[in-house]
Amino acid sequence: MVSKVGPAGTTAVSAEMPAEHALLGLLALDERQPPEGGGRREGSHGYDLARRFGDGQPLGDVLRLEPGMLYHHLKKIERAGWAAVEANDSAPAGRRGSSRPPRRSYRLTAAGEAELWRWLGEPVTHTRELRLEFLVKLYFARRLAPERAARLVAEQRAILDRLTASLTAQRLALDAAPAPDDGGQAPTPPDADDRHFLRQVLDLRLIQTAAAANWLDRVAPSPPPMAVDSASGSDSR
Amino acid sequence: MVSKVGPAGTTAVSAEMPAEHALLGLLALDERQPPEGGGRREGSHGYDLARRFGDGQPLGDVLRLEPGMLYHHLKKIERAGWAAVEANDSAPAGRRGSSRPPRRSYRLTAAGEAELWRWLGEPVTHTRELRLEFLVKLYFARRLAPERAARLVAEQRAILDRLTASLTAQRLALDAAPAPDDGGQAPTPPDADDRHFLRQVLDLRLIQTAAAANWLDRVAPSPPPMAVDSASGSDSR
DNA sequence: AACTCCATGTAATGCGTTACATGATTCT
DNA sequence: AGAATCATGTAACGCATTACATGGAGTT
Repeated sequence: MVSKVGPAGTTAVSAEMPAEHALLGLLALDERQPPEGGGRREGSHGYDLARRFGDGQPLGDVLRLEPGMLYHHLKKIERAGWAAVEANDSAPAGRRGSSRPPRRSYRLTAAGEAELWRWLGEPVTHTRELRLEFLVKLYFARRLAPERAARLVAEQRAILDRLTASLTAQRLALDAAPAPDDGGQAPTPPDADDRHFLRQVLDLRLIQTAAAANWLDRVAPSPPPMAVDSASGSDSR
Repeated sequence: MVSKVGPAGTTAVSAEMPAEHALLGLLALDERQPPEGGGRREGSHGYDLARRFGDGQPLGDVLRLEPGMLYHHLKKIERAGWAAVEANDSAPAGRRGSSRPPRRSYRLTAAGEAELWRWLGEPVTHTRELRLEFLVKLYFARRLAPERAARLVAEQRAILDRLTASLTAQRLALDAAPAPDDGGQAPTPPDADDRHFLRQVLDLRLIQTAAAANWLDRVAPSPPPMAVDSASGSDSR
């Protein structure tokens, strides 16, 4: 089952799958951090990864992931060649005759790292994806490569601008042309009620997009406040 | 999330299913409108309903519905007792030896009407549902009972206010208490980076909620502009 | 004695998407 | 001649949700 074609499965890269990529991100973070005791790296097995999607955790606030789905995604990542089991610790920390299943610790492959960076570099195309997928990208971009985070924000900003322009054009066209002459045939010219509704739809999209752009502008420059406890720090520009 | 029971499939009222309710709404609209030729009511069979979710149509702009899913939903609605097949026209408009399947024209049952009104009266609880589910509710409320639409908007507005209050409280708590004494144990007190991220998450939610509230205030009072062609009409407030 | 933690999953069910089947009539 | 319209669906597939299974170790 390499090429996911099938009569119905056109699973191309269209679906972006934020959960899988969040897992890739966690694996990348784990490889950055030596366990500071000098010994081997802990974590990066399912149960430990699951904790980071828990209740008080920052990622868990944005993306909920139940254990069942998490293990499912890990298997998918493995099948895709993006990660591999590095150590099959049959005896977690000294217990040997255990009935508990062995830990499966994952490590990113080269392909997995490439995929992660590709994903981190791409802004999202729909406004509704900001609240989940973009926030997750931002989370990992900041921690793995802050200079990339700035670019991601800028590109996302550009996409929102393009969206705003398109919505504004539609909005103007609606007001300008109730039935403007119409050389051929409009595919059912909308009546007054319908135009009223379409105006409201466009207005909602416009205002939500503008709000997101506004937020992005405030997100853009400031890195975390320098590890000093002063909470003021609104710096240059 | 009303009653989710059962080991896996319980289908309670938890998922709100906007597509099904949009279909109920269309059936209700069809019953309002006598076919104006004096004869029998047309429409209200699958193929005709599907057209209203098409490309230039106002509903289609908000909620996309492919024929496959549409027929599936109609079956579900029938099983739920919300609609029944009223006429099984084997010969659509005079053609008799047809190989084409007979039209199945649906009509709302009493239970279906009750369900529709219940749904139309309930605002949505999550901001992400505004763009799809709430807009659909608004569409039908305006056309079926404008006085109800005003109440729906008001209640939705109240929910957004409550949400804003909750988010603001969380936001303040974040800034106030990095680790404020902590009598028991905080479940992993967040570090500076995590707090920075959580601030951004809350800020996005706040600004999106505020934008939605703003939009709702503009949506609220004005009915469609009186059937006069003057396009100025920015009235009170 | 009862509960939670660890650590992996599976089973059952439903939802959503896309493609395809049928076959006469009507438009281009 | 070729395409679209009408009018119903089914088939195949993948994603998401929820509950449950296992069984020893430590905690209350």
